[in-house]
Amino acid sequence: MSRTADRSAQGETLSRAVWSVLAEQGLERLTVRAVAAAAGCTTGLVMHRFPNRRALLLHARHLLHQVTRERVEALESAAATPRAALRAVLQQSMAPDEATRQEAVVWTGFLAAAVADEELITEHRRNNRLWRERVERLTAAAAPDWAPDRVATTALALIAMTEGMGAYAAADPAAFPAADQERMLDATLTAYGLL
Amino acid sequence: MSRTADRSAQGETLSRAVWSVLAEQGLERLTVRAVAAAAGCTTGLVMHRFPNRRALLLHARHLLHQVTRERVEALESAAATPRAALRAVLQQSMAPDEATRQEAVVWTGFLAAAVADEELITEHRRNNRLWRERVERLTAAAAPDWAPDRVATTALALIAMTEGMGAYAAADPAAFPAADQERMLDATLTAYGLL
DNA sequence: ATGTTACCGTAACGCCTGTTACGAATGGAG
DNA sequence: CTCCATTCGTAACAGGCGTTACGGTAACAT
Repeated sequence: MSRTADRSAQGETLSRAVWSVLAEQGLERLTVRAVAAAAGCTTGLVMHRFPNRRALLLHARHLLHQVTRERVEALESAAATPRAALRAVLQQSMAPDEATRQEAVVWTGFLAAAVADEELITEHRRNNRLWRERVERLTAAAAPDWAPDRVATTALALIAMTEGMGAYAAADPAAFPAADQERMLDATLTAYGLL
Repeated sequence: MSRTADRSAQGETLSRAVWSVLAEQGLERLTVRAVAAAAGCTTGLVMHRFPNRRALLLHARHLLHQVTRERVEALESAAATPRAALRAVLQQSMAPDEATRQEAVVWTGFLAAAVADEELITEHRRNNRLWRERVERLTAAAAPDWAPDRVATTALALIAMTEGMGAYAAADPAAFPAADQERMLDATLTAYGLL
């Protein structure tokens, strides 16, 4: 195993430790020492991999984007029809299970941290723009005869709904079980004539 | 002016300072000193009004709930029809202007802080439950012939959508202007047959 | 006018933070 | 085996944090 592969793997381990701390202890306890403890190393290793705390957070944020994008692309290419692709992609962007729920928690953590961080907010906006364009593309494929305006408005409604559903379920999974989320998604897709 | 009124007014001033810092500097810089500076006083006053930092945050969170509820009730009672009430209430829960956008930022800040705070998450869930019941009641009034299940599912879709729209607009107001938000809300209400 | 009480600013405390410097260990090269 | 470069743990630093103790000041009662 090469050294560069080692470095990259350690970077991923540390980024996942960032997610873990962010999901379990929140933004206020997201310290370099807490990340090191979650990764099973010391602060020395962390500060040798990343020049400072912000760089660590930015890398974790970037990797989260990459991981979710790869999962979405796999779901999209595995779907039988355009409408099935739209539904599958939207469903995983809510919080249908514990893993996606934790992702939603981490997501809101990064969002809250981005308020005062120019680079984090830039990354967030870029990510959101790509996500919006993806759902617009999927919506257009699912309803080929719609006008662009209708596609854009509907796609915005869909991503807003799944985003909000993820936030609700992240904070109170018992009150918003997966079955309710799925029923709500199907009801909305039906109302829009996309199911 | 009585002393108790003074104390209460100072508590409100400090809570609004908490919101201000949370909206402008983010959760990481939400310190007692920053709140005191935003309120135009010293840390001594803050610590004489509240036993500790958490109590200050809890009071600010509680007051935010109260303020938004009063605004919603005013909108609800001022509406001409049940459907107009539903629409007005949903619209203000997105981010149609700068004031509501800042509220959305503060909201996500409190949500992120609640991850590791039992009392904050309890308050958040209680608030969400009341909000959900309110929109269910408004939806039932707007569609009197619907079955309870259909009302519940639709209301969930509506609150999820406005919540998500608020989050998107809070982080990137330029990409999600008020006109787009309003058009999307109307499109969704139309799709559900509620407009 | 004087004593008393409540109020709040000042300054300090200990703790925890991000960051840095240094030394030990490890592992390949000659 | 020896040397050297790289890697990473240890320990310390300054700064900022929440919290506390103390002193001054203003308002009210007598």
